[in-house]
Amino acid sequence: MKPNDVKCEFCEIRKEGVFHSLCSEEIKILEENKSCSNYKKGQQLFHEGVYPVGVYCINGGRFKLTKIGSEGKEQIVHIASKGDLLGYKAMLTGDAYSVGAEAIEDSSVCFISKETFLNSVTRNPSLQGGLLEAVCNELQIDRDKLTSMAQRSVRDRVASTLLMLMKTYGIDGKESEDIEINLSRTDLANMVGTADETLIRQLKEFKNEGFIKTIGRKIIVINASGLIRIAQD
Amino acid sequence: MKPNDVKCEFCEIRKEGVFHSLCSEEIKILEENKSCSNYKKGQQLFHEGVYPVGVYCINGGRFKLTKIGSEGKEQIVHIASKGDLLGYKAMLTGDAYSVGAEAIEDSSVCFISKETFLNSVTRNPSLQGGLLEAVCNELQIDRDKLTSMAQRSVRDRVASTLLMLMKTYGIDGKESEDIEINLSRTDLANMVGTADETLIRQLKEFKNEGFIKTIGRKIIVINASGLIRIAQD
DNA sequence: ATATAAAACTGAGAAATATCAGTTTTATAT
DNA sequence: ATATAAAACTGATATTTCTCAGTTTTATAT
Repeated sequence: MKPNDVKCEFCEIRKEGVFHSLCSEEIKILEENKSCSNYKKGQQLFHEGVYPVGVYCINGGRFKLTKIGSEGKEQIVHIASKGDLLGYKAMLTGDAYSVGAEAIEDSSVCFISKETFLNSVTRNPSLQGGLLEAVCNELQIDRDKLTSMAQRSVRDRVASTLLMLMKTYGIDGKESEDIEINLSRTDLANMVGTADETLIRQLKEFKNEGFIKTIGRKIIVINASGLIRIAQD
Repeated sequence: MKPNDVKCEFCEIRKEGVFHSLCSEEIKILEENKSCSNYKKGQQLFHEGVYPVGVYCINGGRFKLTKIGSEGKEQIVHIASKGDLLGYKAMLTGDAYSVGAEAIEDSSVCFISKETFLNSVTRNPSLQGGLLEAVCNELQIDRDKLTSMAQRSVRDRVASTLLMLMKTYGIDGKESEDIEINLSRTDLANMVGTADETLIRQLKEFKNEGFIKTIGRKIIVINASGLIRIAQD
């Protein structure tokens, strides 16, 4: 993936995200202070526990947001993709990152320094409002996840996770059912909150039931409504 | 609990919460538009799925925030107490409440209408900023909970939950170790994410280990450091 | 193209947790 | 103060999920 040379002004991704409301002056300031870089699959964008120095706008690719739980086991709390802004929450609270971010495919991001970003937020209540709304939405989603984690079986959670990933992996281009989910079994297990072996057995079951097929590690959902039926009782 | 007649201007609780930054003019507007009421233990403040008409500031007492999961089972995602502002997230996103709120003891709250509140937020970026920071913090906490729910045993989660409740129940007055947690076993189980019977057995174990004692349904933590050791690996 | 390492997968058994069917205790209303 | 309902608790058993010890397949580097 080549570095993104698109100016913020013309950035299509920006127009759908949290910076959409900024006026051209403000965009110019971002543009002059941003810097783009590429991250190879497996590269860490930032580490849990470290203090933020800026925010990251995903231009292309995907990142997993992880927490290290007990026994050092990784929990994936979110998959971030094109258009998402990362690392701003820790900056706003003044805390260290409560999650780490690692590229799960070759990716490209714009970096905006702490100073530039915080000034921009201070000057633009509409930006602050957009962030507030975004975080409120995230919280709703996370409380759903918490409830599901607390109450539902591995089978149900695998179904939900696959459906959620379908959305994430369907964002650019085709939105059809046969979207390939390209994640390691360990990553999937760390999203679902189960052991690798248990996850694998559940995938096999879904394969036998005709909901998914696999090509190598890639998973293709061929019957989303079947999974939906499982995920929503 | 008698209705709270304290004016917002002199409200001690306000000074520590999200409205602390408002100027006296703005406080006056709140004061003129708020209304206080009492809620008996068991009364619902608002219901999941309903559209918000305003926000609630807890003056005294405690509320459980619940989600209805699969099979109608209740999941408690948070215990809100004195000084907490409830119901604003759904209002900011324009969604229906994603949680319900029910008094778990006799409580007193101030109601601020949607219009008053949203106008106040629009006029006061500092208030918006305070809300943003608060939600960011909540999100961090919820991701911790998610990780714990996904990875830790019931034993560990019961320990964390008791420690968390110690803080919640220690807020006013004494901050010592012998804080009484007065929650039904079902509520506790619905926080931990386990069956009532499993929770009860775990409490018994902690009792045998000398970490807690019980008087009726009330739980008194007598050795917090023991619980801390369990909760943090 | 092949060696080597890593990831995916399988099976068997162990451990944790849920469920069910009670009994005892506590709270509530009269 | 007592009846009644609700909550707390107990024991036995079923079910789910994890762990361990492998084998097979796939990806990676030479």
